[in-house]
Amino acid sequence: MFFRIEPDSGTSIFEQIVDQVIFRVASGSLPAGGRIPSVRDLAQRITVHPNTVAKAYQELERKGIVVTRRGLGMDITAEAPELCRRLREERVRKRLRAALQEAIGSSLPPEEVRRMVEEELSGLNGEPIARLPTSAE
Amino acid sequence: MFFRIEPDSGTSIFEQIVDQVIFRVASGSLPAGGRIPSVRDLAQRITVHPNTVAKAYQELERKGIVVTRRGLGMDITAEAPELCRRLREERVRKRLRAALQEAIGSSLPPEEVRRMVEEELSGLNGEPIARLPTSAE
Amino acid sequence: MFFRIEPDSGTSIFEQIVDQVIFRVASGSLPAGGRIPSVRDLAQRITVHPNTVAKAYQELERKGIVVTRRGLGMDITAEAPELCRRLREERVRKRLRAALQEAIGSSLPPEEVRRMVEEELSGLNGEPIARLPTSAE
Amino acid sequence: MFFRIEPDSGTSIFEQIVDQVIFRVASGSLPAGGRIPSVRDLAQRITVHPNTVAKAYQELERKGIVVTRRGLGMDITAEAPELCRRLREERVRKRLRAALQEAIGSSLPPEEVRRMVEEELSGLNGEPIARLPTSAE
DNA sequence: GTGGTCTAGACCACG
DNA sequence: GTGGTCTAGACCACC
Repeated sequence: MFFRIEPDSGTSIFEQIVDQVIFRVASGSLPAGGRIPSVRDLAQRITVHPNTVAKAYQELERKGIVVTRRGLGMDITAEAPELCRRLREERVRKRLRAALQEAIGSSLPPEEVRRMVEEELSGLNGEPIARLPTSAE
Repeated sequence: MFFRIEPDSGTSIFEQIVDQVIFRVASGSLPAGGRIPSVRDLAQRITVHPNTVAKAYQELERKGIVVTRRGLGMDITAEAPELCRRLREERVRKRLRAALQEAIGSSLPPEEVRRMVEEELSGLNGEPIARLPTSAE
Repeated sequence: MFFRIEPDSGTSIFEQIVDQVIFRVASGSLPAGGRIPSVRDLAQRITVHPNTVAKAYQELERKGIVVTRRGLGMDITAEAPELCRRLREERVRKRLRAALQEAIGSSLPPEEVRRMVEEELSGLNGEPIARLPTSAE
Repeated sequence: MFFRIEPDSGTSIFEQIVDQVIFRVASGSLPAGGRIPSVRDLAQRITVHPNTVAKAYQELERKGIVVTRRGLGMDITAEAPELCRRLREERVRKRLRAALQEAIGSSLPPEEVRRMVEEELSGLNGEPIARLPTSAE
């Protein structure tokens, strides 16, 4: 339902958290000015250690996506939406390019590559990403 | 036979070596019965630690792609070509799927994802592919 | 009496309040025997949580700068002016020393450090101070 | 002798490590292309937990001052010296400015402030900063 | 309640 | 040997 962490997905847990927040801000599901869930709250919901969430949140702050309100929590900055749309585009494009580059480099015939892309694309249902729980919930 | 090793590409060096051997066997550029370069030789050519090459070779042997001819070197097995074509398909498909899954999961509109795929594919192919004009253009 | 609170200045809000009261008492702008604003009043004026103001006031009381007149408010003690002049000197000197120590410890040439001090002092004073021309100019 | 950590200096341990590396690179005491001490090595020398050193090193990598050579260690980048000189200047100036601003804002007479600066400056011996131990030692 | 830091110790992949 | 990640639990300052 909310926030999907896959422990063995190659990307580390804290990075998955970072990505999902970025994607949600980019999509508008987390609006600028809003507050993200507290470290302890999110940690409990996705059953990871609070330190891991904290590390992700620090990375988000470093990127300028959230700011710490001392004693209160962390808020999404005004610049975050545009920033996150840009980051999302970069990240997705970079990984797509790497995968396609590998596919081409593998000497698979290009038509074959394209066929695989089509298969995968049609197989994937564009199910909307889950909402990040808000502290109000 | 030459290898392109990119130290900062996310995939480890030893895995890049494994992949490239698999891809070359699959494409026929390394024929069954042939001998692959010695650990030291390859290590020197791609300026990598011999241990790293050795680890890759172990992995290849474990997969049944090469066999050790004691005192002589390592030969590509008779079953390797078919095996490698299968492995190549698996590997490429798995990474493509992961990248596309992420792209879809990021809430980027599917047309946008498809557009990015087309852009990257055409850029990589060298052969331009007609892409759909978007409303933004 | 008005306060300048800068939420992201490294020093905590409650400490900024403490400092400003000390500085004002030291300068005579808050005279002995006078009454400081109520917790709620000040909190509202500087848009800060009342708890934060209360904590600052506790600290001021602990230091003997103010005393609680139950039901009335808090008054500046007779000893406060002298006490605050001393505290002000300590505090300012301590922070100056720390900053200068770091500057020296950074291996910046001492002349460079002095030059930076002059630049900053003149910029802050408003009254330009003749600075040494450097070879770079 | 090497690397001085002061646990109660207001700045966190990991940040002290970051600063000292920056200062040393800026001063040339740690040359570009060189390798910094391993996480475990430095941790042992300054008797802090390896995680703390690791956190500092990650920050340095993020800033582009060092790069990780997988399995080998971390090297100082070619751009680091210039970068660190800039960072050092920024950091020192920022802290000097803050201290001076506070001094001025405290209503101390400007001559008094200047006198304090002179006292502190003359009192501080510009003892050269310690060397960072290299892995060769 | 909030986040930030530190210690501790484990496990992993990599070279 | 190297760094990277994670869990665990403690302590702190702040609001």
